Amino acid sequence: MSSAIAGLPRGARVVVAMSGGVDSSVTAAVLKREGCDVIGVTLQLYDQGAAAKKKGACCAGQDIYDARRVAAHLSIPHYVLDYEARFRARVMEDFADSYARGQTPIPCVRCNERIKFADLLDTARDLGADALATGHYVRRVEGSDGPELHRAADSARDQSYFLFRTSREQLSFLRFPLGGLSKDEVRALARELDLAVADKPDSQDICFVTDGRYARLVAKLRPEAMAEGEIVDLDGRVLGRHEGVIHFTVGQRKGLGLSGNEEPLFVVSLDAERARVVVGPREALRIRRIKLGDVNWLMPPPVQIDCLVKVRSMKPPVPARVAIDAADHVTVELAAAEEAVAPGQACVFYETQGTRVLGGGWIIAAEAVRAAA
RNA sequence: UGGGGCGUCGCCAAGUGGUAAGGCACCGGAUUUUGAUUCCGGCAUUCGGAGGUUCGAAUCCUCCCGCCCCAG
Repeated sequence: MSSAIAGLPRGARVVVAMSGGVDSSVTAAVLKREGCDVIGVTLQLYDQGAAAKKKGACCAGQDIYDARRVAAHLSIPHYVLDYEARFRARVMEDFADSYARGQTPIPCVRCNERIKFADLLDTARDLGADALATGHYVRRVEGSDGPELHRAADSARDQSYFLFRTSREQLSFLRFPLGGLSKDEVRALARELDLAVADKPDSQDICFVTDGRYARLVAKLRPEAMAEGEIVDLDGRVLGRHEGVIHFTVGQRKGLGLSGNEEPLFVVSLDAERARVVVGPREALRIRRIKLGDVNWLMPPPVQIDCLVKVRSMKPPVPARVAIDAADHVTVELAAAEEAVAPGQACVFYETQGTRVLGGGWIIAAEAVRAAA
């Protein structure tokens, strides 16, 4: 039996979340080939009209059609579920609220947490499934103490960062057949299995932002958060004006429009209350200590643990010490400074030796190497 | 309308006779299932204007225009 369906009986019923892309299509095809009773489900998450034209989107328009085509090719049942209302309520609204607070949201995490591994998972159970499978590049390993979440074999493709909210209970019902494969292998499989989407481009960017201007969506959902204000330096000197904190994120360089400086200026922090964007030199971006909120543990919560952490998806994990104090506050002390740690983003913990995801939390605040240096 | 200084890309700024550095900003692309970062590429046939000297000027000369400072 392959690891793709580990722990499942022969002929198990598996619901596959099919986005219409290569990964989830291969996921469905592989499970089918292994003899599972596969049911394809595609979620319609937002307005099809606008998204249909966008390249690299998912879960709307052309992609739903693609998913249906693949399902037909595989001779598996396929359902399209209208999740627009709940996606808007639990992902898009949260996205807008986060920016309105001066933070930087990760809608993909919310979507996994609140849509795919929530309602879709329930739906899978209702369909009598033994498991829900997705095309995420992440591994589920059966440990001595229950299922564990691990980084993907292809570290360049690893998506564990986006799945840190996953509970152990959800994990017991989930399967990630692609976790041990590289993207090249998945594409090769797609061709081998004669899937029409084999050469479809990877999805990228925020799926529900179709014109590349996420600020327009925030403006529409939270018009009251559009206050313009001052751009100030670390000493509070006014350097210019901006059209709303929602246009910025910590670490951002472009779009400030501040010229005449010897070195570029970066957004150091955002103050939504006062509609202020604080900027400083690159050195001011260096962070050593991070406060987390709403931490999800995928192991028994320790008092303190030395591990590796990621504060963004695309960089390798770095050494840190995670500690929980008496008041249950979780603090991360980085062994070496990381740049541009943005509140609203996630900090995910990994075991030092190995690939296991230990947990993770939302970044509430970040402390510079030297306060206001 | 006495004296002094200055005017080079949107901003800052090199260049003082040999045929316009660089930084910031901006634009485009690459990378990316978040936002950023990063990387690559683009960005003054022209140096406040008009004449002149010279084989050749942003660089020298003349006049004009505009700023700034000091003195009135």
